[in-house]
Formats: sequence, C-alpha cells, structure tokens
Amino acid sequence: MEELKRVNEENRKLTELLTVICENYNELKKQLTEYTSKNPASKKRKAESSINNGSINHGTNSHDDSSSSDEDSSKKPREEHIKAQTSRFYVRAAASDTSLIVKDGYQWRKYGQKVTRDNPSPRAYFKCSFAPTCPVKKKVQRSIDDQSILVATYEGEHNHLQPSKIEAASGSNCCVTLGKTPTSVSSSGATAALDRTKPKQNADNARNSIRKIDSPEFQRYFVEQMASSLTKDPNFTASIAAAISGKFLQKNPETGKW
DNA sequence: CGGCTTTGACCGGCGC
DNA sequence: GCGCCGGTCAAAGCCG
Repeated sequence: MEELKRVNEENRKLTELLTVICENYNELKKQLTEYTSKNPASKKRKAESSINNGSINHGTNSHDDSSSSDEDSSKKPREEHIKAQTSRFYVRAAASDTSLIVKDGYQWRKYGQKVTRDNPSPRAYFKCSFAPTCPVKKKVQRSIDDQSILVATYEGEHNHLQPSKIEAASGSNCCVTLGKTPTSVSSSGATAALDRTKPKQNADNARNSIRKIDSPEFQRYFVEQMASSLTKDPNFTASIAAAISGKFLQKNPETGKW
C-alpha cells in the first residue's frame, strides 16, 4: 500500500514534468512559427553548447530555445523534426563513473566518442542496437557544470519493443517511462533520473507553466500527447495509464475537471 | 568466434 | 578556399 502511494506520487511528479514539457514544447513551437515567419533567413546553429551548462538543476533551460528540434528548421521541412524528435535527459551518475552509459532499458551500441570544444568531458555517440531497423541515436555527455550529471540526448523514436523493459521496470529504481521518451535510469548504482526536458524552453516559462496546466486547452493537449504516446508505443500503456489515473486523482478534487 | 568498444580517420557544414 | 568542428565510419583490439 505504501508502495502504491509512492508509485502514485512518482507518477504524479512525472506527469507534472510531462505537462510542463509538453506545454513548453507547444509554446516554443508557436514561437518558432512566429519567429520563422518574421525572420525567414536568420537562423544559425550553435546553442547546443550552452544547453548543458545552463540550468540542469532546474530541469529547464533558457538556452534550449534554439536547439535541437528547431535548430535547422530554416533549411529542412518541419516534418523531419517531428519525425526525428529529440529529447534531453539529465541523469545523475557517480562522478567516478566514467562509462558514460545511461541504462534506459534499450540496448545501445557505441559508435563514436568525441571531445567537443565547449565541454572538456567527452561526448559518446550511441545507436540503438536494433539499427538499422531502429533509427534512434543518443548522445551522452557529462554536464560541464556538474560532473555527476550525464546529459543524454535522444534523437528519434524507437520502433520496436524495449528489450529489457521488464528488468528496467522491476529494478530498484523502478522509473516509469512516460510519453515517447525512454526511461531515464542512471547507470549502475547511481541514483534515478534527475530530470528531463524537451530541448528549447524558457526557464521562466517552465516554472510558471506548472501553474497553467489547468487550462482546458492544455489539458486537451496533454491528453492528446498521452493518446499519441499510447498509440505509438503500446508498451508504455501501463505507465501512461498509471500516470493518467494519477492525474485524475490530482485533478478532480482541485478543479472538478476531467 | 561473434559482438562490442575504442579511437584515429574521414566527411560535410559552416564561418571567416 | 581553408580551417574548424561535430558527427560518423571502420579497422583493430578486447572480452565473454
């Protein structure tokens, strides 16, 4: 029973996190649309470097705005970014752990490692072991600010089952996977996932938006997100359902909605 | 022996 | 055009 409570609480937190992420993503999408319509040709890349620095502990980042999913949007069709969606995880791991491995239930094959200019710690490149069937890639790099935090950037979506889903879910950390992003469980013996953010979001927005999640539009958007996650990856049904039910329990007494 | 990691080489994009 | 830089390739080595 206590376990149930704990899991419920965990689900609630994750759900909140997800709501923030979804909304910020939406917001940024809107901003990007406005921005690109006003400034069709003034896009530069960069900004990825600062992503790792800024606000890991807050879980959101004011620099994320121009990164990842929209970084090349002036050149590529938007669809590509939707297909190759990126998400960013912050995973706490022992500073002594040099493996740069983030166990998330999927099996990854390392194909490269680089030291980048902006961060002295090397960045590791992984492909899903199911490649080429599964196009998902991830990059893992230590935070420049906090060496105990690994920043894992996922690109794309898995189109197969999570091979070690059961083990991952039944482990001591028992992290619930939400949405289309993989479970963020840190590597051996480290603590559970700290946080995750969609790239590009304003820190203030993120903090404020947690209070705006009662808005009907957002709730609908949230449900849509949930639904799409369910349809895209049925394996997460249980997790999502739990999250939604947690949301229900949260919402009903407060707002009477849902 | 097969699969994975390591690591230097290579490639393409971008800025100057 | 050149150099820098991030990302990828692939040969060699490692390990179970």
